[in-house]
Amino acid sequence: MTRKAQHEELARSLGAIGAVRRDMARILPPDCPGGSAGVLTLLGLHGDMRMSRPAEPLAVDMSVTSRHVAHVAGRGWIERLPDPADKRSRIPRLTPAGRARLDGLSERSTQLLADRLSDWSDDEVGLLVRQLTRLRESFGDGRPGGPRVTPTAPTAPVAETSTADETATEPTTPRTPA
Amino acid sequence: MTRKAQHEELARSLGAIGAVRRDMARILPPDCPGGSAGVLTLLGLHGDMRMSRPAEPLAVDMSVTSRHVAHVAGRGWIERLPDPADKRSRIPRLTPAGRARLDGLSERSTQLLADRLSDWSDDEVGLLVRQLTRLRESFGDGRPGGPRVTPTAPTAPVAETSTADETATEPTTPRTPA
DNA sequence: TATTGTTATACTCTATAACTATA
DNA sequence: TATAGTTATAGAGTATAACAATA
Repeated sequence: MTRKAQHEELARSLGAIGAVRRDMARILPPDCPGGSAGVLTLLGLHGDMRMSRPAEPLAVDMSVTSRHVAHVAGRGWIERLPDPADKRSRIPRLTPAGRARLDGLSERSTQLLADRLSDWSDDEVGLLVRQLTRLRESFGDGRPGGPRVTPTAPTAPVAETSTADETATEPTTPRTPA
Repeated sequence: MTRKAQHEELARSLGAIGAVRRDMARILPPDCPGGSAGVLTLLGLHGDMRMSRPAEPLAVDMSVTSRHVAHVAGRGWIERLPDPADKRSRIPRLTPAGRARLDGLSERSTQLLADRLSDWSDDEVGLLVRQLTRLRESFGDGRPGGPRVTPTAPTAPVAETSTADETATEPTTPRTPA
């Protein structure tokens, strides 16, 4: 019961975070919307990677990544190198212009956060980052076509057997994506 | 320096949370998308309120709320009562059907969270909720046209107009629904 | 036959602006 | 004149499906 109420509260909190994300998105330059910025960020972080890779941490379909990559490529911020190991693949790489763009974006978002979180301590920010990271990991396999309900969950079907008021009577009404 | 790196990390973490939000949105029934669910949730939480109210915590323009409210009203999940104090206002109120719908939605999201966060303790979930709530509050006045209450930072030169002409890299956009 | 990437299509969300009916 | 709400329009994000080239 308390557990369920907590989850309801969490769901609402997550919804409210949308406002934060929109606020972050608002400071982006018109020619570099969120999706493009995401691609640049990932390439800047992890270096060259094939198209399907950035789709992973973002948990989006590859077709989405493809569009974003095409957009930034059109701006000259990345180039798509051929993959010597697989001719079907193209490997996006940040260009100097792309790096400069990324630095600019980073500067913007950093300033916004510095302003909004001016009364947060370093430890508090660090804690939040860890929490968010863990949350993201807990949803790890949430990709579109990904396996739904823990097929062979390595993490204990054991449960606690104590206050299990899960009311687990039904297995999540299927969405029937047709 | 470390502070800035932390903010960069936080920005990325927030971006990654998008995956969680999408996962949550995916379990919604086709006739009740995220916006509609948000309206129902707020009305269920705070009771009757005028149109401009739900737009506040969501930090969206009233026109957005208006659309969502119209949608749920069309489904019979709310009714719009006249405001005796102000004839311009209409006050949305949850109907029994809307309450039932809301309960169903809550059940879904709760189950999803119970599944994904099965290895989180109550305290950990509670901490996350508090962190998210505080984060949301720190961005409090982030509404579209809202004034930046920032007493700090005359920084922000912004601008930086792009030199990229809008080459028609993005083809067809014949979306004319009227 | 399976996979990588691309493209077309459709749907949701959001902001801006114009419009009405009140205040 | 200013405000509450509505509606039309435009721009961004994403998923699905069909398709091309390669494995």
